[in-house]
Amino acid sequence: MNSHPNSRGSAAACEARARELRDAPEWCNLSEVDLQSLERAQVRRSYQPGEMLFHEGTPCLGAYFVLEGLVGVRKADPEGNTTLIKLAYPGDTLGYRPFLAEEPHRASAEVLQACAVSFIECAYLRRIIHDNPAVGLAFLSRAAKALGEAEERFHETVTLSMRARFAHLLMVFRERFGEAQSDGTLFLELPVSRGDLAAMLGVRRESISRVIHELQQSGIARFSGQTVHVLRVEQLVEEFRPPVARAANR
Amino acid sequence: MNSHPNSRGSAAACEARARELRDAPEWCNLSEVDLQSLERAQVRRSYQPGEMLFHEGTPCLGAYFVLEGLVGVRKADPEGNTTLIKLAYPGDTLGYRPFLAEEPHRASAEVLQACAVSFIECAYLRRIIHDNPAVGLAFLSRAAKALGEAEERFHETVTLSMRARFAHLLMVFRERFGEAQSDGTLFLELPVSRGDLAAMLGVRRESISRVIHELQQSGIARFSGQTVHVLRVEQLVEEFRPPVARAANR
DNA sequence: CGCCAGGTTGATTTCGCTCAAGCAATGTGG
DNA sequence: CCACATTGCTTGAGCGAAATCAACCTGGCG
Repeated sequence: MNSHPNSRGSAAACEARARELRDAPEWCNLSEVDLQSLERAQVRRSYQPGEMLFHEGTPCLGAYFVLEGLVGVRKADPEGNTTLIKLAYPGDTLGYRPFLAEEPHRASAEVLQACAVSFIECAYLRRIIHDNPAVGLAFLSRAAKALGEAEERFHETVTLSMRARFAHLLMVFRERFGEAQSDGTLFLELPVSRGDLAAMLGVRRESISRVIHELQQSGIARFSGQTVHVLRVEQLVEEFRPPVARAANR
Repeated sequence: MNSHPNSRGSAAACEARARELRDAPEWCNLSEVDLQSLERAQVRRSYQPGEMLFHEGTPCLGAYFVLEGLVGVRKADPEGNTTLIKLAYPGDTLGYRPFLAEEPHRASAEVLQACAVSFIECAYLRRIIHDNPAVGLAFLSRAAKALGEAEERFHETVTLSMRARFAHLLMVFRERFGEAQSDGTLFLELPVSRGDLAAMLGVRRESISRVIHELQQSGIARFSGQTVHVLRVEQLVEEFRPPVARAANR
């Protein structure tokens, strides 16, 4: 991808190539005729960074299928503290949770990178799921996986240090945005700002700055804007091992 | 509930009355004949406190329907830190998540109070869900709600102080184990040990001890063993408001 | 009786937060 | 084209909530 033909400034953008409904694990189970009906029923739109798909506390109007771009799902509390619950990439469906739970939205969705999004309204969703059990099962499987991850996340949050969680987050980004070099080092193009990195870990922006500073000091990685060069991958992985074990082998 | 006929020493035990599969939101959708088939297929067993239903990391063999008692779902990390992900009460189905996600168990289930449990094996589960879309939808709805709660929990954990979260937990227990008095105070019978309270909030046992001490000092509640007498309910509710707002009106 | 698990209490440390200042990049109006 | 806000980030000093370490209490039980 180093010399990707249409690489742009942001590797995130380069990763984010368009998908169709039929590519998503939830919708691919539909018959051709149902798919075509769905494609007629969808409402497709473009969004600019900063625009909102929906707001916390509002009733759920339908689901949003991300074709292209990047969306962040946030929760905010009265004092303006905000946490980033998840990132939605092309191929992800958003807003299905409140629809299925028959609850209002418990979080807001904000476009982080220019998006193309298909909206599918509740009534239509309901019909599809009713008529096609396979679609329901696909959502079930996705919800079950997401639930497992959410529980894992809680466990990590209370168990691991900020530094360990940050290292872990970088390794999660590796899967999508990483570019291994032949010398064993790793290039990463972060898809979000420092502030949002902080919101993902549930810490302050300043704390992220400091941990980045440390990682540079210790020569593990170099940060420049949104791009990261990880020099010692295995040492970064070491970071999210027990604080005590880490102390032992220093 | 004040003068419940067969109330025992523990309010938890008093709450925990037996349920049948047909009472659960997931299974109540089955036809009578399917229900009877399911009732034949289930394997019913009693468990004593300390026994395990399943272990983290092991493959999922089926689902466990809690008829009576109390089960705790835990995650542990290599250093012995443990968090309590959730409590399962009579009427709850456990182990459905890994089954649906087709993953191994991501947590262990330990019996906290003597239980009666129905086990339903994977193959049978698969058949039921395949044949009865309504059952799948019921699980879908439950998973969607649980996911919302898990995300809420993460947000609270990083946003609120330990003290606020403890106050919140007490109010959650109120719904199930609370007994309002005519003088406006509230009796609570905690279903778990201090250690497990700590594990639910992701803090140390000592921290729970201290916060309990504080709540007693300030005359908000009195603790004695597993029973709590909340003297100033509204003040306890106040606790889980913004630290700054709280400081303002002191 | 002595042991042990679970809980409390105290002293100390530490990690991450708060508050505050400074800086670089970007934009905006005169 | 320059003064100057604005936004996002970094850095520093000090603080505070919860962790850690360690001692001790309490009640149940063999």
